[in-house]
Amino acid sequence: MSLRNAVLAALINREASGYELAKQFHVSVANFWTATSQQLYRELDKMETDGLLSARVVAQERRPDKRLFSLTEAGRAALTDFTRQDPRPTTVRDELLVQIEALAHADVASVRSSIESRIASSGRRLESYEQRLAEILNGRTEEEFLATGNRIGPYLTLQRGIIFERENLTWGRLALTVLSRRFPTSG
Amino acid sequence: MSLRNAVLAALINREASGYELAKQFHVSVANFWTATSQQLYRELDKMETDGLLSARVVAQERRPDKRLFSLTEAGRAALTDFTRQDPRPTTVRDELLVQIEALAHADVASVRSSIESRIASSGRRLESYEQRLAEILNGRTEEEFLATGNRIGPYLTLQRGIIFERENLTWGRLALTVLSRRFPTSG
DNA sequence: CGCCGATACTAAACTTGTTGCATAGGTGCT
DNA sequence: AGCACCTATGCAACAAGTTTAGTATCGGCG
Repeated sequence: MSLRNAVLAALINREASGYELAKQFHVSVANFWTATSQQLYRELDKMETDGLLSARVVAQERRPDKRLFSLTEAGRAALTDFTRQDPRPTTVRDELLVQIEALAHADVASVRSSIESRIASSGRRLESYEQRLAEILNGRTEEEFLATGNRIGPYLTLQRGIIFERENLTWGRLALTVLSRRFPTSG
Repeated sequence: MSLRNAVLAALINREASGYELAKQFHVSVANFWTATSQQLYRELDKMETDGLLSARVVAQERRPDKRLFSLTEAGRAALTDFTRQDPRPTTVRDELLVQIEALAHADVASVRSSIESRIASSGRRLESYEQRLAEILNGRTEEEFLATGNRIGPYLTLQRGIIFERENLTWGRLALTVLSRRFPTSG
């Protein structure tokens, strides 16, 4: 039932196909929720059945048809309802941190290169979030935007994502420094 | 299979009962993995069957017996093996951020109080992480510890948790400021 | 000309994770 | 005396999420 709310939130500003949502749930939305395309298609069908979404089929040239989903009144009401509930505590799952916790029994070279990959992917994420932030600000300063802008919600969640990825970079560099000091590469 | 690795990592330094692990998976380990007690008991049984853990029953006075689990050689080997694998990307699930993303259709008063709860719980977490950090440092400066200490892994994962909760506090206060500005409380 | 990758979706099997209930004595508060 | 909460585990049912496969068309690359 939680994915459902994330989908409702993702459809506030524009209609989208399952395919588009799947991509989004791997980039921007990934900041606070993730889902595979299979989960999404299944959930979208159920949500349509439950009257939270309406779908329209759009025929395309040289492409399969797509179904664009948008919120119904019931969908918007369900969303408001959800914002009244107590949110569950954040859950984080990070296999890299499990590997680090297990450092005493780890293959250090392998862990080191996993940290490097993490730094790289956080860098890419950070770039894409910052680009999306620039789109939301749309030329205004943060000051101007906060006084008058109308996408405050997405602005705040993006800020959280940006902070998170920046701290991933800082932490990753710290971890590499510590490792190179305590487990020097031979040579 | 992922919970399994988190359990192995949690048992590196000491044996523990299912009950103790369950508590730990709600405090320190919660930093990078979470699990309910039911999940743990089921997984511990399977891991014992698979030879990764050995259990010994300890009779107690005025308490039910408990089973203390510890790593076997096969368990340690499985852990090392896991550190050689590519860690999956971090997944974050945060209902509060979903509610914020939906701000345009939200019950703002309710969301505001959810942010306040989040600030409170992040504060509590931060305190308990900092206490655990002090235990690990055990009187040494970070400099001394990093040069000679032997629980580098837990130190690094704790650092990540501390940073995360600090940023939760910073972000929460930002969010409250923005909300009070754009949705002033009547009166 | 054959292969890869993107678009767009569907289906089914499988693994994980959550919730509710049950057992059973102990401690601590009012 | 009664209630809530802690220790310590287990089972069953259900909800949620993952994996693996498949359909079909197009554009670009070498």
